[in-house]
Amino acid sequence: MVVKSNGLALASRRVLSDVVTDDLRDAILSHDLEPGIRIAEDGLAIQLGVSRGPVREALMRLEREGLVTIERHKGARVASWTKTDIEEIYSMRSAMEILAIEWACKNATAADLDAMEEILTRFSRLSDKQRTRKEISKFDLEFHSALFASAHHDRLNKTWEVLRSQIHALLVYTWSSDIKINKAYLPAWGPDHREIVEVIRAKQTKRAKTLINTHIEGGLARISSHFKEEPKKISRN
Amino acid sequence: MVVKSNGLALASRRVLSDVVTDDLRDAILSHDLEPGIRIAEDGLAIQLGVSRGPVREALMRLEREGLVTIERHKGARVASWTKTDIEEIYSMRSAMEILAIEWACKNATAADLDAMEEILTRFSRLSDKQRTRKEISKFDLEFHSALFASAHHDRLNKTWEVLRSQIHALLVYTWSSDIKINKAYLPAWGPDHREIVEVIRAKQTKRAKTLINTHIEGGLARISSHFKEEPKKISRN
DNA sequence: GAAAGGATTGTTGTTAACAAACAACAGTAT
DNA sequence: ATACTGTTGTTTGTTAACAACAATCCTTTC
Repeated sequence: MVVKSNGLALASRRVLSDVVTDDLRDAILSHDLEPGIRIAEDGLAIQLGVSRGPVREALMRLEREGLVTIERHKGARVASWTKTDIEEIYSMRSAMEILAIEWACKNATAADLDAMEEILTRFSRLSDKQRTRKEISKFDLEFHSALFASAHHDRLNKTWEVLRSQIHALLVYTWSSDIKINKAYLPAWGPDHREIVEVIRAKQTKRAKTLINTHIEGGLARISSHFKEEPKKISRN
Repeated sequence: MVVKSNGLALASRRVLSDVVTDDLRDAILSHDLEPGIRIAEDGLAIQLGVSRGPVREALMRLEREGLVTIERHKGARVASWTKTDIEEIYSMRSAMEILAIEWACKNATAADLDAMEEILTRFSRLSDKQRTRKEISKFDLEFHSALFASAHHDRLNKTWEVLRSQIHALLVYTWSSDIKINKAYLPAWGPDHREIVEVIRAKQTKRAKTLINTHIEGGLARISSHFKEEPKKISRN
């Protein structure tokens, strides 16, 4: 039987649990499901029109990504974030990015560097109106994913994927309480990242490490400003 | 119905998938299942007397731990190791341990330090005969787990658990080709680790980082000596 | 009125059967 | 002999029903 091609969705042999995972991840990252909310397997399964098997699998994967928490016999919840989580995530990120840029200096190919630059040029073509905080975050995550890819370090990349999801969730979390955009940050975004690419191209490992370190520190500072206090208590129904 | 207690296996509210995961992990780490060998869900399920559900879940978990690889529609295999894997694992380990000791200097409690020392004293009570490479590896992994625990950094600990399994597998892998034990390593084991504890107790973060770094470098050097060449090709039946 | 105990309900853990994908092989045509 | 095609067998992906557990509510007892 031929695969029914609705649009161009299932190009690469996707399987139900993949679809559920992606749908659920999107729902969490888009804040359709709020932190702390309960997710019952059966409910989600019915809602998506599949059985509990793929849903169960999706929940396990998202638990690994840190977007949901699972307790035995008690089920899953959307993860909620505290100041401690931010410190953990960003300390991990810092260590990972330093390792990544170190390996990138050794292993990055011309194509890898091109991919990073391509992201920067795409960003540079955005109008001021388009440079919303949300859009910038998207470019930022994309750039750093390209950086990790250029390291050619499988385990590091897997760890990054987990961190990426969590950082993404954090950014979404802070958008809601953020209206004015950091005026100093936006114009610096392009040049800052271009410098990172150049340093990798020149294989200046030592300088690259300090550069990326201050870069991440800045990101942490920007996010922390939204977490002065413990976040609001989450419903536990 | 009362839980049937065969031996003392399922003491704390364990669930079938947990049992299968642990059994399978043991089988892989003890080399009962060789790297590269195929694992069919149904076969393992029948062998263990459970259904495919828990087996499937166990395989997913062990894939996350890096002990198993899964391909869609093609099933699972026991992971096999190359020189590249070693470089990846040890570079990750180095970054993680540095972060761990940094946090340990900030967060370690007296109980944490006691736990580490307790491991060292237990080691010191071993007779020379008992100090086999296998036994030392066990103590080594245990000590470093205690170190990570003392950091009180959940995400870091989860990452360490993954690394720990892989390092364990590597050590087992190298035992088979190792007969003579590194004479210089054994006597230094106790003092080296005790120094780490002292440095954490004194909260000398900077010194701790360099100390743990050279410590891990040593471990890498010891393992690498067994991986001069690509390992033997693995059967793919 | 409060605590202890037991049924009830909703949810997860597990099972077995069914469907789809892949791999190997046999048979046919060129 | 080689390439193609259809078939068969094995394994994974999915489903739906059943069993076990946890939480809640209600009853009973002091």
